[in-house]
Amino acid sequence: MPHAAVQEICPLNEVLDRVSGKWAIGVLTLCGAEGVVRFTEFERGIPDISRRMLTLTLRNLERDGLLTRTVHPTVPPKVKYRLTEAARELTETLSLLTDWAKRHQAYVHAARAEYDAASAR
Amino acid sequence: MPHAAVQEICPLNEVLDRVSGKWAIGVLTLCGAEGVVRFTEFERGIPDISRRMLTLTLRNLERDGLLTRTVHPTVPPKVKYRLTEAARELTETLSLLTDWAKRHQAYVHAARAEYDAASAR
DNA sequence: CCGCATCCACCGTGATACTG
DNA sequence: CAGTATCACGGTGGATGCGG
Repeated sequence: MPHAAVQEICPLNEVLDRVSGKWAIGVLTLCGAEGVVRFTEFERGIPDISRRMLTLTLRNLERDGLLTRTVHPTVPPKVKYRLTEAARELTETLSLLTDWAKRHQAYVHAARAEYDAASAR
Repeated sequence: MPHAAVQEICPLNEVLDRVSGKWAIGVLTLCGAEGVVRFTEFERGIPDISRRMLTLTLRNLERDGLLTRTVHPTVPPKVKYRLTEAARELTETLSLLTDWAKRHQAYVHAARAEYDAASAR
């Protein structure tokens, strides 16, 4: 007999699955800031991301309709990515989460430190 | 040379790490709806969660200062959990994410179906 | 009633090398 | 330039059983 409120969270968990993972946020953020972004620009803009992880992240976001991918069949090839309208709304909402994170960052760190200290005793 | 906007996302990723995982959202949501919640009430309210996963989730949230845990040394023992103020603000923000998820749920599913269909060809 | 310990399967992640 | 292919690893999540 699950609680009613818990039924509501299913769509939320779907979003979080999409956006969690180490790199998705970085890609969305960079693309939101720059507009149109090329593959190599992602590589330069996001520290420590590997080619493989960048590709996988881009594919997943494209699959979910958050990113469009356009190939220019030139030599050398160019591939451009941009956010969809849905993704832009998403990043705006995520920025509110960022606000929360900044306001409570110190609090969370302190709580964690205290908890760990208490466990050690 | 990382992009400036990408530097901003660090706190956001911290939040997401905390809230991602299969169960954290369910715990926060249920606790937000009920106020004070006992261990067994979580077990009944959240479908398919195991004792172990519930325990781990509660510990992590407590560690981060999002949940308080109070033990009543009675027989049988009672343990009550409630959200901290920080957690309440967090769940409010998350509800905005839920709004986004509901509004775009159909869109995302359609995009995904089409992408998969296109890949199969 | 509440929680911890152990063991195990899986998948996301990364390193490396190759291609149109 | 923009990927793909393959291999290997570690951490997270799940099943089960014991304990205060």
